[in-house]
Amino acid sequence: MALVLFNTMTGRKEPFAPREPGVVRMYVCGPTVYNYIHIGNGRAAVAFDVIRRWLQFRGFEVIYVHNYTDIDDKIIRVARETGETVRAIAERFIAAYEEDLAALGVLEPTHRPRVTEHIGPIVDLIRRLIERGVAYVRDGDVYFRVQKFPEYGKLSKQPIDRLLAGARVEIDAAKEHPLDFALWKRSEGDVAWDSPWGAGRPGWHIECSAMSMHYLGATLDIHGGGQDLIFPHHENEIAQSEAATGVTFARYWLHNGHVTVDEEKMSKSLGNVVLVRDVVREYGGRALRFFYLNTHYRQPLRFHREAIASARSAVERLDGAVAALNHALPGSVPGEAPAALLEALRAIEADFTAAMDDDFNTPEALTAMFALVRTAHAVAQDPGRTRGAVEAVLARFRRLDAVLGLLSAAEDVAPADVLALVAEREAARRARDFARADALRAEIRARGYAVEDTPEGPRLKRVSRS
RNA sequence: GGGAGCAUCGCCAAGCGGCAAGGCAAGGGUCUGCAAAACCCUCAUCCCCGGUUCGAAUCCGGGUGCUCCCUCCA
Repeated sequence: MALVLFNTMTGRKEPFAPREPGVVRMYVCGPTVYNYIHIGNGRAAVAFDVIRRWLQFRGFEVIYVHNYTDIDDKIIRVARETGETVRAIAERFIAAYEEDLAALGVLEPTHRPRVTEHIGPIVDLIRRLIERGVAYVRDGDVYFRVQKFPEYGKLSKQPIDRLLAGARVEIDAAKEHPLDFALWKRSEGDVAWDSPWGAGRPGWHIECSAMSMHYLGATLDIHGGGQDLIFPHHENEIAQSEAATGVTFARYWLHNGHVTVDEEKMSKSLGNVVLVRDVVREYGGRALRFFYLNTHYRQPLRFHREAIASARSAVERLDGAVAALNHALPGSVPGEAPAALLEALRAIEADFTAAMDDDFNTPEALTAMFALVRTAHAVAQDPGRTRGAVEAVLARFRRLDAVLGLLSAAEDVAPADVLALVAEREAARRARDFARADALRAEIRARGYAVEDTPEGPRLKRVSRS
């Protein structure tokens, strides 16, 4: 079995093989940092995090670049409104972004380049495009000459003439052609850099071309982003990059589907933007991550309370299985894991692998995880369980969760006061003072923990009732 | 007007020609001082109409409904 993935460029699933054996070069368009991210941005981050993790699981070295667009019209606008500097706003929202992604269990990329720190490569790329005659200068602005790139539209499958018909393309007298787009915009003040064409700043698309090629070379293996980036952003990236280098820019284009809220696209005008941090606060980051992973990354995803609450319950079940194993470990008998168990674990991993190899089918991979949950409880409840058996199941959980990233990282040790209440309740139960025991259970619950009585003694579980 | 998708149990969701995964919720049972957790059992012929096929949720045609892109956007 080999990994196949859906390539937007060809419109079908293809076997995946990186250009250089063993090494995957991957670039995913990052946020423009002028606001807190919403759950759609979060989905993209999680989707490509899992893709990256799966490639690593499969033994590839992954060089993963995820950029920050820290200079842009939108940031400048916010700066004007708040009186802050562009730089301060960018810093603030980069920090917020990293906080949000950490809550979602997203691993750090290999490189996190910022546009403002790569003006040199951007200017170089624009210079090459001008030299080749595919870009032109107009009064301090530089535009890409779309008609000089015959393949324009190949990713979005939209012929140039169709793009014009019916579309509201901004008419700008400075441009030779309505579809020409800015590579460099004349500007002044604290948001301008020197260039051969005068002071200015990069246009909207050039940074991704310049930074991805700066870190990964002229040809990347995987380029990803939300499906709304297909046109014009990625189309323009292809045009700029390939016009400059003459070689294929990205070999596989991956795009995640959109998140809608109550049937509608999130937008500020509708007032239905849901922020990652708000969902994290109410349901926890892992619940949101599960919510994402429960749907294939290319499918549309509708956000609503019932779905996210269901995800939270599912994560608690996953936690419960690991907790049961940990709890069962001390009482297990010395010995190796039975062969039948090892075979069952292998079968579960085979199912998991087949699912992930099929265009990163995380919903099916989760099915395998829940098979592991059932196995875990069967082992944990077996009075004759061996230490080897418990450890084998735990090891498999850790191994598969390295891909999904759903289990809580730290062992959750309850605070001393809660532990004292648990001990008190046990004493009451032994004395058959059940009224007192129940009162103590309610008290523990109020502090955020549920007590479960097991043959091994009471077990605590963190609860997230809101 | 052009382009890309989607429609499967109360909710979410896999499935890509051969007896309809999984999660959440629900009902019954076991266990428990009672619970909780867990375990067992129950719970769908796949939007509609045609067609292809021995056989279709899966392919083709036609409807209907919905989403996204063509404008900054994950």
